[in-house]
Amino acid sequence: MKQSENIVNDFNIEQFQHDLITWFEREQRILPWRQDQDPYKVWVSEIMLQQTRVDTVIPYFNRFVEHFPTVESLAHAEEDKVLKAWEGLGYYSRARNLQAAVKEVHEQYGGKVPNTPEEISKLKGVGPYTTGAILSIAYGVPEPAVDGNVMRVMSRILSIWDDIAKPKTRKLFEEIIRLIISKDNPSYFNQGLMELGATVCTPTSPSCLLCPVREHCRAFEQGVQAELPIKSKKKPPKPKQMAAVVLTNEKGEVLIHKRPNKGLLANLWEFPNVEVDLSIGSDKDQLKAFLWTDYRTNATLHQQFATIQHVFSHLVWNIAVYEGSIADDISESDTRKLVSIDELENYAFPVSHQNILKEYRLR
DNA sequence: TATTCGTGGGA
DNA sequence: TTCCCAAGAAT
Repeated sequence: MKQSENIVNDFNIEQFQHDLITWFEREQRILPWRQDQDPYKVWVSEIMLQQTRVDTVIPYFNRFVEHFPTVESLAHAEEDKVLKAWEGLGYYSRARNLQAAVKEVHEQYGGKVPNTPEEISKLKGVGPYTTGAILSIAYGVPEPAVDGNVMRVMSRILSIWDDIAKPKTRKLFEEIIRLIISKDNPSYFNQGLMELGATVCTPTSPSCLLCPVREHCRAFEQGVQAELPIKSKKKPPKPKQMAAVVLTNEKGEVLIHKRPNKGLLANLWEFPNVEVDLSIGSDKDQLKAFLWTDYRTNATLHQQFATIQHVFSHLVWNIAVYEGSIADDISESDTRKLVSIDELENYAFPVSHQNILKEYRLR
């Protein structure tokens, strides 16, 4: 017998489905993406919600669907506009992958979001979770949508002690959900599990006394709900020393640079900056050398006016920020522009460089 | 499989 | 303050 079948053996599936779904019908939060089942809007919401809290997503979602209400409108939008709408939300590849996938849907599927696992999961940025979420919520197809909530909730309910940080564990939960998902209402079943994880079966101090499926919960029965799920820790981010400059010409325009189209903060704009090694020399000298090699400009660097720390998931930037001026001309290009201070708001910056601009205005 | 991809909020 | 995280996917 498979592990998943063994785990679900003796579990009252039908009663659990009923208790979960009726609770969700009764208690679900009113959220912008729950106003209808438009597959495009379900899709957008699911991409935004990846690794991101509901309260953070709400204003972004509302603005995004206002700017880009349909598959066609997003397919035809300029990427810079899409990134600007995503500015501050993080994981910016989500935005570019979403637009690439929407173009695919526009061109290959006549603008209609496909409704099979095979077709949906081929779209850029759409993995196993999002495939199941779109299929179940928008089309009522009984596919598992296993996210962090589902793994936490089900590890408690079924007393599963596998490490949910391991990729293999997600597959176990997918097998389990396939065995217990409601065929009548897969949308509310999947959403109910996630809603339960977000509002009741929380990571710390779950509200078991308010739980609609408490009588199904093996962890509660054994009093071990606080010990589940098992989740191994991630390694701490590594620090990087950076130097950046707000560089102005005689007209008061500021030099900005577009990041490469791959990797960290891809295709976002930034102030000229470079990683420095303080054991070699001063950050100011290394910044000046960088401006010469990369921009062929002989800049004059003035005083450092800020130090900015920015924490990512896997690294920490410590940025020394200088004020500078250029006397000679710099040729502009697609990735290099001289912009007046007021025009900067039209470009998408990572939060770290938004903070550089804030400090510059306050200096 | 483990690492790379952001950000802001909460314990 | 420090840590962990929150509706994951790509590589």
